[in-house]
Amino acid sequence: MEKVTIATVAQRAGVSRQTVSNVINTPDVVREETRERVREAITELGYRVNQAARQMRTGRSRLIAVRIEPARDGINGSVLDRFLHGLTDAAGLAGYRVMLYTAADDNDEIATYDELLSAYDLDAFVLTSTHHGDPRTSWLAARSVPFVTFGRPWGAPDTHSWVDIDNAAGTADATRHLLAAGHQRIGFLGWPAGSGVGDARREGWHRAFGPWGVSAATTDGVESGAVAARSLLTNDEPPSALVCASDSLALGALQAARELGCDCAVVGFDDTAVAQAIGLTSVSQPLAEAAARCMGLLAELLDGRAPSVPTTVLLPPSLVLRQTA
Amino acid sequence: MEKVTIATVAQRAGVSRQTVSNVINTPDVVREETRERVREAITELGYRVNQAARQMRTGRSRLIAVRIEPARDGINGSVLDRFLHGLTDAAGLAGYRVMLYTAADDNDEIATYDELLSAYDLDAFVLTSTHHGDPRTSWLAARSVPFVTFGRPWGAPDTHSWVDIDNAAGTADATRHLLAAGHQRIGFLGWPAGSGVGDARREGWHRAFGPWGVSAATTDGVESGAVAARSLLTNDEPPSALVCASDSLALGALQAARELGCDCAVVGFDDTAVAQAIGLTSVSQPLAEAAARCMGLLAELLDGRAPSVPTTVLLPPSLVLRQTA
DNA sequence: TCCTAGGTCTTGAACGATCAAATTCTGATA
DNA sequence: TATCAGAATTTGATCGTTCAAGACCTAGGA
Repeated sequence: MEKVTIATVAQRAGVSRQTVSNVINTPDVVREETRERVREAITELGYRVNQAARQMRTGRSRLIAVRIEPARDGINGSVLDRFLHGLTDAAGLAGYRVMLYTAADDNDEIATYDELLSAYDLDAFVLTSTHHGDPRTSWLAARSVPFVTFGRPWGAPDTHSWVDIDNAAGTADATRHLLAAGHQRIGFLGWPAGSGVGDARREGWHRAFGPWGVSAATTDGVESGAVAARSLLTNDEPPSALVCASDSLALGALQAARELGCDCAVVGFDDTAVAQAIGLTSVSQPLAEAAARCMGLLAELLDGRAPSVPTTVLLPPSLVLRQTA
Repeated sequence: MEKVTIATVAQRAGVSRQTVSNVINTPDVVREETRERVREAITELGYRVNQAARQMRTGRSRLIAVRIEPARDGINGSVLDRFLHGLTDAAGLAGYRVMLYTAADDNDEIATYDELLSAYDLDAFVLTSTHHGDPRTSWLAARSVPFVTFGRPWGAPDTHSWVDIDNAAGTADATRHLLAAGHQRIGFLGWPAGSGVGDARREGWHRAFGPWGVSAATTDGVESGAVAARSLLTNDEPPSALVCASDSLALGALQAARELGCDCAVVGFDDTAVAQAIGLTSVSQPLAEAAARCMGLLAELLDGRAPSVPTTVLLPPSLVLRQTA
């Protein structure tokens, strides 16, 4: 199999290189008859644009990068996994490819941006795990590198486009579901104040249930969840249901309830494998859609047809009902 | 910030383009003094090789591709996730980058190979989820595209290099641990015969325990695991311990044992998040090492210093002890 | 008939690196 | 001192594409 270049196609179709290029990139400037002839030649020869050559001329690689993190806490690991799958799919449909990288911390990540941009001419980045005082967004913005974050810019103005899950709506839904099921005292088991995601999840419960509920805050994890739940459940007026900020905490709560022999409904968050395995009712994030929206926003930015004001997308999660609530 | 090319560096160091190129690619042909001068210029200017330009000349992209699958069964999803992280790390250290793609089935994946090879000049592929009669390996081999599989070529001769986990050794270890703990009747809960991985896991148990044990085969999943375990545990001579082919099955077995009120030790496989969460003893795959070895084999292939005979690597898993055994 | 405008197509140069061949430098030998 | 081999360095061409500019054709108006 010989190498098929744009020149091969041009010869076959009896036109010049540039005409073939025009058929591919700006078809409307080529006469219909010629266009068809070139298209036939392309399929007959199985021609495909050589990205490296195109990139050298245009400076664009049709490559976007995203960081892959180790499954930190174990339970919540697969969330990113599902997002990645969705992003790869969406990127493929839009004619882009996804490149992975790892980084130890924010500064390491910024160094990687620098390297990826100058060595590979990356077109854009998708950032995950945004947090307060995130240095990554300002670095990218200062160099006007296109990017989108999955996760809103906590504590900063909306100077870039982002996609996020409406965490508060998720816990509010869960709480309303429990209220409708007749629960009178619904508690919340969450993380210490300060993390944007955690605060939002608490806020949703608070909004739906009002200022009366009991709540506890602890670091994430099954063990600490069990400890915190135990103290809530041995109160004078123990809750009959618990909304939790994660499936890990929820699992801990379930263990505490079983130990104490009390019947307490439990709802988790993230709809992880653990929830599916043990029948835990949980709030599920629409990760595939989030990924698709991220890609959509990036495509807008890269095509230069993005509105001057950043777009923000907030997706509602859904409650997956199982045995525990 | 001006664009820094090899010509910029050459000018700064007072040498020609080619000498700079030699410092980068074949340093030993450059006189030490010159080499140092060029290296200084490179760091001062922050020069980085433009991959697209290099690729156009050499035909090599320093990019390897791997397929990302949706977390199929939920529980086992994170296995690939951890492998991917390890691969990205290892690739980065070796000067390569990882590109992702998705595919609906083997033929779709082969079409993607074709596209990635001609459009992006991919250097190599890492295949996961190998199976009997896998058409992907022969397609790649026929075009002499470098690749390594994570998973041995089930039922086919070793015509390419591969890395795999010694599944049999894992279940054998688990079984020996149970024997040492005093268990006399150790059962096995696995999948129907025919899948290479499943058969190997059964074989390891069989090897360590001999031909006397009871076993059951069922499709993967918590529910089916519970059903199968229930029938084993209500036997005339119920096992006092169960070695399982997956954490899903193990979780099912635990549920069955709890229901029946019998005390049965359980060992799972894959050390997934679920195992960590519920304290399930499980066989853990050394995924980061597997990924690193895959990358090592690929690097050999790509540098042309691979032995003429394919290399095969079989890594022993390790038993993670928790409460259930 | 001539000129012009617009549509269509072609030509030469350029992107930034490496290859292959030519050239210059160096030091040892006769 | 002249010669020469080998090391060190430079020069010109090239990879496959797109940009910018020019050439050609056709139709319509003066």
